[in-house]
Amino acid sequence: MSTYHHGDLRSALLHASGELLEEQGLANLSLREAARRAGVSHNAPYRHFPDRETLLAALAAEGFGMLGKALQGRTGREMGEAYVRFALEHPNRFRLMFGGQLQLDRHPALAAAADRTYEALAAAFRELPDPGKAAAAAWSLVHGLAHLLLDGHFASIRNREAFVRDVIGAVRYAAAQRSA
Amino acid sequence: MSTYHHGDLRSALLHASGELLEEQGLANLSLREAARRAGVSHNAPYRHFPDRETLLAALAAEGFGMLGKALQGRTGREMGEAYVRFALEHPNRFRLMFGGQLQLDRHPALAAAADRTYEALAAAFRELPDPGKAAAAAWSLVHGLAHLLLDGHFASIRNREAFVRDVIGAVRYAAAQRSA
DNA sequence: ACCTGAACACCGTTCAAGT
DNA sequence: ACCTGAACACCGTTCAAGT
Repeated sequence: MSTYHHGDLRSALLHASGELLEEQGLANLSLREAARRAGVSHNAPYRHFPDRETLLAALAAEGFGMLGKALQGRTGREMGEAYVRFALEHPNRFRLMFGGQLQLDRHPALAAAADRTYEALAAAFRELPDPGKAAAAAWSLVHGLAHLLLDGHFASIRNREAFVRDVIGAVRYAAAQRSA
Repeated sequence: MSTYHHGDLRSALLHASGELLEEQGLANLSLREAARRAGVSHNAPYRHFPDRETLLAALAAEGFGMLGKALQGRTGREMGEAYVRFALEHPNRFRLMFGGQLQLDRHPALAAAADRTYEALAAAFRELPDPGKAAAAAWSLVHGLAHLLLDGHFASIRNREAFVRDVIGAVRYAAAQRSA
């Protein structure tokens, strides 16, 4: 009844666990359920992933690709809004990517995917004074805003879109003043 | 050998699970292990907490109290630095508080504790134009910076303290320009 | 190579019972 | 009220075995 039995079990597992992640959240993503959805026995996944964490890292790397696409072609304020929008549209994926479950130094491919995303963001700040600091600040701003909105702080805000625009718009970047 | 048997099991459990959290991380914090450390059977905790999530919410609320103390008496740049420092000193506590495990609307006491922390932060922005937006931006900035540092992005930074100071110092707050 | 069933050591949670 | 042991339905992971 299926085509998953000669070579594409790996992608079948990624597909099934991606669905589980986005629908049910990380806590309800088990290797055994993913295997069930792919129609194989509960330890067939170990042929393709050494452990659960490595499968999660692959899902997170996918997520950085998705985020990169969402940022593509945008700059400045629009890019920031797209970043926050991605987090709100894929909350469980975003939390997997940035929830501290995965140590970047144990998953080099994941670290590389994250770096590529940051490069796209940093490229938009080349012309400012102290571009490294400004880019880091801009990333921190949209990243923190996304997290706080996801967590339900700012619950009293009526118009989320306008709020995100205004918060991003309230910030200017300057060279750091090295005071004392 | 212990004094935990008449009334203070609740605090004994909080103490044990707080240690487990900070030492081993959320994934290794089980009710059963906390019970073991408190010297009671594996389901004694259910006399004091209806489920694991409620215990986690209590630990997170404790965390907001700790964070509030860390911010106390500071303003502006110093307060931002203290926020980031708290996250770096208590990574697992910080991730529990802001990792999306806990739904604020299901834990009113936790939501209240979080609000108190935000109020302290917002109070520092009363004199700026558009103080609500500036405070939200400032919280987002230090919150995002803390998360990204914890996750190991910015791994190439040599001097973390100076980096945090400079990133926070690179930002100015202005009233939002409603463009278009 | 790829997949299987049985097994192990854990969980959170529930239940019937003891004091 | 507070605590207990037994039980249930899950996990991730390992192992010996089949094709």
